[in-house]
Amino acid sequence: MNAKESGTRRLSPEDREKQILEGAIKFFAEKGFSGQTRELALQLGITQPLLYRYFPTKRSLIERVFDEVYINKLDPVWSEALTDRSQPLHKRLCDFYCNYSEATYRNEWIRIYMYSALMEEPLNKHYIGLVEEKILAPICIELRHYCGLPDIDISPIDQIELDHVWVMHGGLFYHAIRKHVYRSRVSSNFNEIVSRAVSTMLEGNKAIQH
Amino acid sequence: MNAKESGTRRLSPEDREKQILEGAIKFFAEKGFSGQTRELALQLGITQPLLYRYFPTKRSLIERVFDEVYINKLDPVWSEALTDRSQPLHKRLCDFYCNYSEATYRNEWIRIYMYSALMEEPLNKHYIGLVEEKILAPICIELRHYCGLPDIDISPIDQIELDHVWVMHGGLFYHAIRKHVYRSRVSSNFNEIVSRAVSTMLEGNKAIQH
DNA sequence: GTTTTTATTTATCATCTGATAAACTGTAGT
DNA sequence: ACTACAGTTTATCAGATGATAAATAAAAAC
Repeated sequence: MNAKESGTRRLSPEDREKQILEGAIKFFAEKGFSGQTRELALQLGITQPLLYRYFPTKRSLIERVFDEVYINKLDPVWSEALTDRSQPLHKRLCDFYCNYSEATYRNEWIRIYMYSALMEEPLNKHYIGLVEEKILAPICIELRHYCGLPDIDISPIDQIELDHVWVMHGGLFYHAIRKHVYRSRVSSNFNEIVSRAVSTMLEGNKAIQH
Repeated sequence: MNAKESGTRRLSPEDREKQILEGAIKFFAEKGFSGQTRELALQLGITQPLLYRYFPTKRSLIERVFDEVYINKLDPVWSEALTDRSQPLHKRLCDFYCNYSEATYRNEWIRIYMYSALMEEPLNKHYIGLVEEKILAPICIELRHYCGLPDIDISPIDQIELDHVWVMHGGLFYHAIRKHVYRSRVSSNFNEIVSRAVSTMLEGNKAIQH
């Protein structure tokens, strides 16, 4: 297929680069990073060597895909809102997971994330560190406060506590894995799932008081 | 490397096939199914064409890997035990997840599972169907009973209910993903994680009564 | 309208990769 | 010890795959 037939004309370098990058995100999300440049080019309606005018190597294109998909997806405002005790914790958590899922529980994001994790891309470890620091540790602290447990400066957050909140966090993330990786039928009303999970977690923790 | 140097001798066909299969499980779990036959052979200390004496194609080897890893991992005894109301539900769930995680939350299992899911292997959809039918639906029923909610024959299990128990199930599974896919540091005491997650889930659900 | 520039394509290379065929070598049977 | 069988290796093929160079054609500059 050439440009004339497919309707794609000569584009400005900026537009073409953007088009390739967006196509590459979709393509690699589907096929993984062992997907072939010729197939990607075909999907874009361009020829394979044209990719190399905009990206010197396949690897460099992949790096740009990582940048594009993962940059600035964690809004610092959300983690601030998590610790705003003027709001009930249930509402804070629900709001957070609605915002967070909106930004990250997307087909391309989830799939590229799993592929990159399996490939041991540094991207993954970096992101996990951020999640623990900016999201899960704050949730641990708020949860202690909610349950009337000792404050953070009396005993620090330990691994078991972190892993405990990881179960809820991971459980919600897993909903996105089921949808975008397994492609199972899942209930479309994610807010309801979040609300139930958060309520259960909060009331459960209050009830059992580890 | 030849057989004499590496210490591998002539093996009986059964032993060689077994060795290749086990090596392939480890290899593909690490590299994914786009890993190359030459590299697999090198890792096994044999030459690449020898693989083709035991498996006609790479694909056929992959299919055998699936069979080997996923066959009979869901013991029907576990799901029976889940519904044995002579035991408290907390104990039943904890016992189940200890058995289940022992069998499936293993490095090769988890990684091959994620790779195959991303590749849309039928294996995955089949397995998910089994999990919902044999594990999650029974848990939904037991949970209703535990919370004093209407029985299954008054109103059937709906998608929201299923997705709610998927959050706990997925959260525990996600622990294994963190360990074997992300390769994060996780607390080694998985039983404690399970016990807390189950307690929280049960007490939380009893408290909120959807 | 002609020239210049540059986005895009065609043609091609070198290497990789799944797969096959023939040669080799260890073992068992006689 | 010789022979036959079978497990293993060496050599090799055909197609795939990342990447490059030269040719083409559309737009811009004059």
